[in-house]
Formats: sequence, C-alpha cells, structure tokens
Amino acid sequence: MENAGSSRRQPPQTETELMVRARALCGHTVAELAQALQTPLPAESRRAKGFVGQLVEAALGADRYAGERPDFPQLGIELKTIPVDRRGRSAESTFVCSINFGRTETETWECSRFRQRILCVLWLPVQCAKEAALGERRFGQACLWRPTSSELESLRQDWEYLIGAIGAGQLARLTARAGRYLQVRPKAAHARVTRWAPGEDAPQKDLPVGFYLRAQFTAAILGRLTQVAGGENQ
DNA sequence: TCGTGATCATCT
DNA sequence: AGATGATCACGA
Repeated sequence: MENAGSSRRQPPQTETELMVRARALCGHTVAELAQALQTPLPAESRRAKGFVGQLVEAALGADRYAGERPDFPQLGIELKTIPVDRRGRSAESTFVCSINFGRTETETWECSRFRQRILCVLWLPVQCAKEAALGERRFGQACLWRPTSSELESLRQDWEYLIGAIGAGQLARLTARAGRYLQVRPKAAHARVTRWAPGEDAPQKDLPVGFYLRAQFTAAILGRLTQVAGGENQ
C-alpha cells in the first residue's frame, strides 16, 4: 500500500489519475487500507456503516466538503463503494440521494439531484462485504460508469413516476416495491424522524426518504462494465 | 436538523 | 436467499 502515513490524499487532477488510484486498491483489504491511513478499525461492524466508504474517500482524495456536489467536483465524478458477494454480484441497494419534499412538484428530470448524481459514478466493489469481518473485506476492481441513454431513460421513467407520486401527496402509499430500477426507501436516523411532505389535502409529517438503485440494477451495470472474463474471484 | 457515507436486521 | 424497512456515524 502506497502513501502510508498520510491521512488523506490530495485531489486527483485527472480522471486517469483517479482511476489509477482506485485500481491500486484492488486485492487489498479494508484493514490494510485503514492501517495505511492510520485509521483505527471500528470494533463493531454494526456501528461501522459508511466507514469503508469514507476510508476510500480519504484514500482517493475525494473532497470531504463536497456536500451535494460530486465527490470529485473538478472531475464531476461520484464515488460509491458497493458491497458484493464472492461472485462479485451486488447484494444491497445503493443510496443515491435524499428527496427534498419541498421540490417534488417543481424539480425536473434534467436538473434533478438524482440525475446529477448518477451521470458519472466510480464504483469500487467490496468483496464478501456481508460475509467477512470488516477488516477482512477486500476491494475489487474499480470501474467508471456513465449511464447509457437507455439506462438513463429507464431511470427517468421510474424517477418521474416516484417523484410525481410524492408530489401528489401519495408518499404514504409508496413502498419500496414501487419502481422497476429505482425505489424510494427510508433515510433517517430512526423511524420516529419526520419531515413535512405533500399530503393529499394539506402537508403532513412523513419519514424522510431517499432514492436507491435496486441491487439487480447495479448488478447489471457492474456486469456490463466488467470485461475481464472469468475474473479471478476469491 | 439535514445530507453525506451506507449496512443491519427482519420479514417474506 | 433476497428484498424491505430500520438504523448507525459524522459534519455543517
């Protein structure tokens, strides 16, 4: 592991530089990366949600203050670690962005927060994420995803349906089963958190929600991007 | 409090 | 097993 002793890298200047860094992680474990960055591993994996993602952000030089901008603002690239099983298949949905209830009636697909966040995504698979202990989880090969026009069209249809339903005050009737590739799911500290949302008659309190890409969708795009036939799985 | 990073725990 | 609904940590 290079760069041991530095807690955070400088931002990459080019897409190529970013990809070189990301691919250098392939085959290494979370414990190795944490040691290189002098970061202690959380004791309980239950309390480590997001840890690997933030560790990788530091390793690749993502902008920690990017906020709603892409993780690499200059490059317009979003970074996402994605848990995969031993066959490299994603098993979890992927959070994309939270939904602002105040904008559901005016936001358009073209300028939506969702669309902006999926235009260019650097996926970094984390193998055996659910089976192995946190430190033993191993990085796979990073790949860069720019949605095809047909992928964008599929997502647009789901997005418009879901955002439309919410804007029409139907959030309470939506479940995670709605949407073919996208779904709306809770995104909150706990189930007692509420926010004002459009209601059928008047605004009402609802659980905060976000857009998630279904695991089957991300599995399909990772499959499309993985060209190495019969890749060396572990 | 809200938005970022997600995974956990349970139900089907 | 896979998906859904719930939850954990942190920074501004």
